[in-house]
Amino acid sequence: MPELPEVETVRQGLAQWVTGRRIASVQVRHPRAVRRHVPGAAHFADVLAGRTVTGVRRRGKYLWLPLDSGDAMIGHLGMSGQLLLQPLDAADELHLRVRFRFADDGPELRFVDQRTFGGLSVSEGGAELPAEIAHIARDPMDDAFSDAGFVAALRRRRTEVKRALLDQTLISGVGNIYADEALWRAKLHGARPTDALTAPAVTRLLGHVRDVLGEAIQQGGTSFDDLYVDVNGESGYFDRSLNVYGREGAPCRRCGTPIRREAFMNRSSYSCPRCQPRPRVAPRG
DNA sequence: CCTCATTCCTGCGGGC
DNA sequence: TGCCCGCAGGAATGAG
Repeated sequence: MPELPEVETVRQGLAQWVTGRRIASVQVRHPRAVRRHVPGAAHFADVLAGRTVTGVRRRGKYLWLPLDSGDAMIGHLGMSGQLLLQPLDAADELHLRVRFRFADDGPELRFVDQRTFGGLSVSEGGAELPAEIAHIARDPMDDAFSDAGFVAALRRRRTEVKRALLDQTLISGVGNIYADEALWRAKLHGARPTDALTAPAVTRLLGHVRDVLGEAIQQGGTSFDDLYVDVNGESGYFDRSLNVYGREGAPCRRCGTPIRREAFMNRSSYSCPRCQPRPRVAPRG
């Protein structure tokens, strides 16, 4: 499940392999992969052909490839998206959605996506920051991220702290896995009401978010299965470092209490019952 | 404006 | 054995 560290790993690989290359042709093999490109699949392919990729940038879980035209191709991996560099003669993947060939006849770029939650689109004039993702907050690895602004904004919310961490308009790049890991490190239950947290507590939580994201980037991200790999098809290793996510019943690495799993927002939350007790009062109580 | 439930999608694995 | 259902979940969308 690609979150910031996985997307950053992909970004680094793409930057190495596609920067400076001119796109020769684009083949859209599944229209759903470009559903966010309103003018349609044919236009998507036409507007990219002949353009040179000038870099690879990221905000939160979104990637974009600025082009020499001043436009940008936006990409989101969703749940199961992959951007792979492959030899021209490599067999098509079962879930190959979009293929890019380059003028240099070198390795081609493929967008492969089993569940099709991800997608690609072209942003007109979006090279610097695509308008389509301008509503996404800066992520905590961005030099321009404002710690004080985040702390204040989170405390103004009337919601639960895990919901706030997952809100990409407040802080981007954090998904279910890293939210649980950061909350465990901060010894906070995800249901804690944001407006009752002190500023120092939120500052500490942010520090843990940044730490866990940074450590995961160093490990090449988290891979549970073949659904997340880098541009060369390699898995990351951070799953070995997870303290709570996916560890229901296993002993907490701080206190030995079995990790619990709770339903949350149609998914699962993992936490330590002892280190992260549920809040005593309801959020609206 | 703010918050939150719903929806999209496919493959896997548990249970019967 | 084979079928069905739940689960995985990021983010757009619309309801309230």
